[in-house]
Amino acid sequence: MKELDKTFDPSTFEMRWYKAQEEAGFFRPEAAAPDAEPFTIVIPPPNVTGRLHVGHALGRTLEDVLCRWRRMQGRAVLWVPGVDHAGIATQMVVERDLKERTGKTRHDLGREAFLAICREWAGSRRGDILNQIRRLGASCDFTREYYTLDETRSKAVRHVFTTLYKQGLAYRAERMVNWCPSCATVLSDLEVNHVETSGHLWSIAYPVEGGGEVVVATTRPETMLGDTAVAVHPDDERYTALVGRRVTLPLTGRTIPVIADAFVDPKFGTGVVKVTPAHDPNDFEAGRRHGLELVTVIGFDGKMTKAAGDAYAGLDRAEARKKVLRDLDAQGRRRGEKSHLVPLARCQRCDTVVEPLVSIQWFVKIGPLAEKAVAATDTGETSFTPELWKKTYDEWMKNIRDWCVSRQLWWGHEIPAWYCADGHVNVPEPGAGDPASCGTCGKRELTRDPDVFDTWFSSWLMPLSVFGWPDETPDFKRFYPTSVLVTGFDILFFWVARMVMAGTWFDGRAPFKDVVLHGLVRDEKGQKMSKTKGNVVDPLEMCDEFGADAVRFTLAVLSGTGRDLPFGKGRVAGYRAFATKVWNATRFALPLIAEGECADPQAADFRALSTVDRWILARLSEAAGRVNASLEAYRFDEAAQALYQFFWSEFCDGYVEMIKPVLRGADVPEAGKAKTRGVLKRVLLDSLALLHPFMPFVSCEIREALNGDGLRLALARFPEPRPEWKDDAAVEAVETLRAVVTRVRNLRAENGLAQTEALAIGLELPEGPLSRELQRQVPLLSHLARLKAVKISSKVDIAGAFRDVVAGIGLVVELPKKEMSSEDEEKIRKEVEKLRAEAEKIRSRLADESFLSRAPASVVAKTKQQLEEISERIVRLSGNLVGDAGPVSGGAPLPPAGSPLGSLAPLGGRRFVRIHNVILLATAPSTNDFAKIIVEHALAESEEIRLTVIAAGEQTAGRGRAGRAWVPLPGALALSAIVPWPEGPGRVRLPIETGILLARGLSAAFGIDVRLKWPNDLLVDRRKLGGLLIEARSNDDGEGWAVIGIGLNVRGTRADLDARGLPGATSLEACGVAPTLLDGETPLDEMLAILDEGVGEPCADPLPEAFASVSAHAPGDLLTVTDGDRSHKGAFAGVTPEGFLRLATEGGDETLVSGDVVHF
RNA sequence: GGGAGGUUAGCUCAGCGGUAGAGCGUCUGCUUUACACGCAGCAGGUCGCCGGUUCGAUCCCGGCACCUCCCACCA
Repeated sequence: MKELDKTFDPSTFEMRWYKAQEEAGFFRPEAAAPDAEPFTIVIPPPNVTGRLHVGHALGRTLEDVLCRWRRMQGRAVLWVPGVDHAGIATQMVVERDLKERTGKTRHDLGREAFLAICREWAGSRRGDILNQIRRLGASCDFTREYYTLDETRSKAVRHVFTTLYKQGLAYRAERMVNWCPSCATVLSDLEVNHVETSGHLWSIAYPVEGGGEVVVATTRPETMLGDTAVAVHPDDERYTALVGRRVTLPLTGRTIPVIADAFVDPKFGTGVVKVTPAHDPNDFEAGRRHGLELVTVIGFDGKMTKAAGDAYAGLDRAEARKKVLRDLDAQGRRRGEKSHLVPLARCQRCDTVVEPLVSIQWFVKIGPLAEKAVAATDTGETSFTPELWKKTYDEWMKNIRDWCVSRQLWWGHEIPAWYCADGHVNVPEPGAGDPASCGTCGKRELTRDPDVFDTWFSSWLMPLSVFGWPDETPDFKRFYPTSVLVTGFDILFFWVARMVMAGTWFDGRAPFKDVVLHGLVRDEKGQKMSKTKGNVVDPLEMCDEFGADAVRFTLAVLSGTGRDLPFGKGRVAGYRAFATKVWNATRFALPLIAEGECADPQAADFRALSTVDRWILARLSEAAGRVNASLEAYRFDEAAQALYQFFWSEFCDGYVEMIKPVLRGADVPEAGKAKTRGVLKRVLLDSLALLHPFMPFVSCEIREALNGDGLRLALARFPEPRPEWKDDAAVEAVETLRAVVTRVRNLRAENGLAQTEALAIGLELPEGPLSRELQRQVPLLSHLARLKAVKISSKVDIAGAFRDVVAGIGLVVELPKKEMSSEDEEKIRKEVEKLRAEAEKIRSRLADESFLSRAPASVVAKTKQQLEEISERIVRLSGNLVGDAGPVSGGAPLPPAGSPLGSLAPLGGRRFVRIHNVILLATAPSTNDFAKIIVEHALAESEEIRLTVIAAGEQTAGRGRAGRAWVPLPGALALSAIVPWPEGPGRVRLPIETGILLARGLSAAFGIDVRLKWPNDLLVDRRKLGGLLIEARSNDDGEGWAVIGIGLNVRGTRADLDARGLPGATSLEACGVAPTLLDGETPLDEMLAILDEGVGEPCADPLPEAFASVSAHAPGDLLTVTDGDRSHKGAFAGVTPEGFLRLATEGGDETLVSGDVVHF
């Protein structure tokens, strides 16, 4: 086992590994098993003159990730690299260089000499760009390198052209084309950019023969010299009389006809348009329709021709425009001008304004090819990622126009067409040689077409020609069609669409299965990179500074969902940190692994491993699953992020920290250490394998140090998820443990305690596998969170401890005595408020009948659980605010003697409530509001105890803590007692006496048998008539008050209730009592009197019996009680005076609970 | 003129009908013997605006605003 350098320096090993892999032949498909399924990518050929830019770097990185990943899966990967001869681009560069060096033009040299220079130039550059691709780590098979201008590719180009000619799809025609005067060649529509530019719309008066004038509007006055007509719309009544007459063309004196044609928009300008068939595509068409003459006034050099007249000939287009305007002015022909936005056509390469000119060119009739190409994507033979590009592709294909394929250049594939002196066209049959004589007239003197093909006319054949097509080579048979094409959407039309056409047309099969379009690389701020802005980032410099691995990883992470990616130094530096992290993690592991035997978990019994070991293996397996699935979907960003997250957060921050005490512990048995060492090594090995497609160099370097097999990593098995490593229990335990550690650390930080200060904590959770597991992990937990004691039980009593809920379990932390600062208190208060609001939201959702009935049961259950968790947190957090006296989970003590409550009707230490006052309210939307209103009222009025009767629009008293009404019935009733509650807000309980008395009072008042389902409900015939509640509040002075209340359903027949989906409820009306409320004649006074009597009367019976007389529970009843967090099951064993239900649980223990009885 | 995409934390971006996420940055503690390219922790969001559908909308539908980009021969 080697050692790793303390400093991580990628430059020391990156190219070494690349060379080793290439020389080992790993990049050839032959490295895989002979029968392996092929995986093929053809590199989009970079320009031979170019230097690798970030766009290339992105594409090559993504391709390489796919190739390396598939290679590790055992596929026969063939990634074919190549270079494009780049017609215009190269020719221009060479010409510029020639001019600089010798002052000569290509015409001075002559064709052959110039081409020789081009060939030499391209030859000397070709290696550069390929080496730059190597620098990036691209695992291409360089033994199969192609060049778009080599013999094999030339053969394909010739074959395709001659075939198209034979099929009648290649034709030569005189058309209006895009001409770039600067490049001196025709351009295809795609090579022209339309840029909205502010220009002018000039009005010019043309005199009409026989008197009068007609005013035309134009944006290009200089072309008027070539006008051969003036046109109006046939239905334009203003000009009907003009049609057929002639006008005089100013500056030339020629007369031209006025024609009527529907292409004229009567609403634009004056409704009259000058027609210049030689210089405007629209006019060209109109000219054809009307048999107009072509007068070419602008030449191929962008200067005015003789036909423009002696005064203008030789002038540049722009100069001519100025002069024409001046001259028109002089003749008094100008009729005004206004500013106007014109979409100016500019040459994509040199930005020169493109001139529409008529010339003879070669075209390909592309419609039939497009149809087949669309069909291939419609059937899914080829699919796009992201899918939305299909739309753009379809749209373009639908409106496609014939492709002008000839270029007036020297550098490129020569067009295989020959002409005789009579102009007969000779294109050989596919496969035939050059013609010796004219096929039409037999003349022996033939001239070859001087033009060459558009560069894309060779590029579009790439997936075919790289394998030697049209020959049926073994490579072609094995590797065509290719698997995937990765490229930027900027060449979707130029290249991708055309390749699909070529493939489907000439072979019948689309050239690739998937097309992955990535976004444009921009600078860190999201701006387009440009030389003028000076924000161009050179990927090679980045590789030198941070390592190719970091560059690749950055690009992969940023590649996102096809949007632009903001790339820059800062980000690369950030991901280099990840490479460093991997490096350092291994530096940590190496000596520990070397210490002894490593038991590889692949062979070992998984169940025999420690929980922490099983956890990290389960996580590793999941990470492998995510990486594979993401790559399968071409989501490079997801895959890279999954790796980053797993390795850094889980492995380094989690696992490594957790095994330190194991591997370094003096008292840990060697067998245990060997297992953990094995797991540590396994996770590292697999992580490096997962990482290899993204970071092929550092992964090899580390693997070499760790396992001595750095080179073989490129062909190692790519990790897959392992079902046998799935372990939800271990995951839950470790996640819980980590959450507890975090919370403890956070409490330390919040309370200003040193991180080294040891604390005692308790974990509250029911007895079960999780609690037993946590018990086992106490040493680890203590180590990580620096604890001196950990108690685990269903209830932990640590006086004055801080309480919270973490990961669903109760956390009790003993914090050193110190006054809680008002800040801390405020923070908790804020948190509690937030939770309360949240809880309130959830409660109202749960109270919503339509939610309960329409939402899926799982969502309802989840919502309930959420509420319980939040409620528990509220209780625990707010408990921290009241210090030692806080009624956190111990229930509320009875009001102390001496309080106003305590002074009433004492009997045997029990306290009773006296009715004092009556308030009528209209409605209260929730218990909270209800309590608030009452408390505020009470505080304002006096400090006397009150029993408040509220006739609400809705029944408002439900569960003690739950708040909202449980039955939204109109005409419900609530009765409440307000008592001082010195302990302040918190969890308080309804003393059992109150419940008993209220139940008795009700029974007496209405003559019905009201029973208690303690502690929350009042029942009649086992149906819910109402509920009991208690809420504690405090005013600003800190005085506490509690509301003890009872809510009753008053109105509603049994049928009503059933119709509302409340078969478990009843009302006074349904019980035959039918009091009227809220309309003046209420029996409230009467009822209150009876209640008053009942409440005021001493309770003579011992409590249990008193309770039994009104209770709905019998001893031994099996109850399920929810206390806001968990359910408790047990046999009913009575009620304590404080109001707790005593439940006998399975284990024979007795639990005291307070909560809602949900089943009995 | 037609079409597409975007608008979510300070920045760059994921996400997506059921309690808002990451990385970076900011802030607060830490020379804890793998790592200061680090460790630990906190803070930070009416998910552009207005309607609609839905039990429930950041997410689906419609409209609006602003920003990109592509396509296009109206002088």
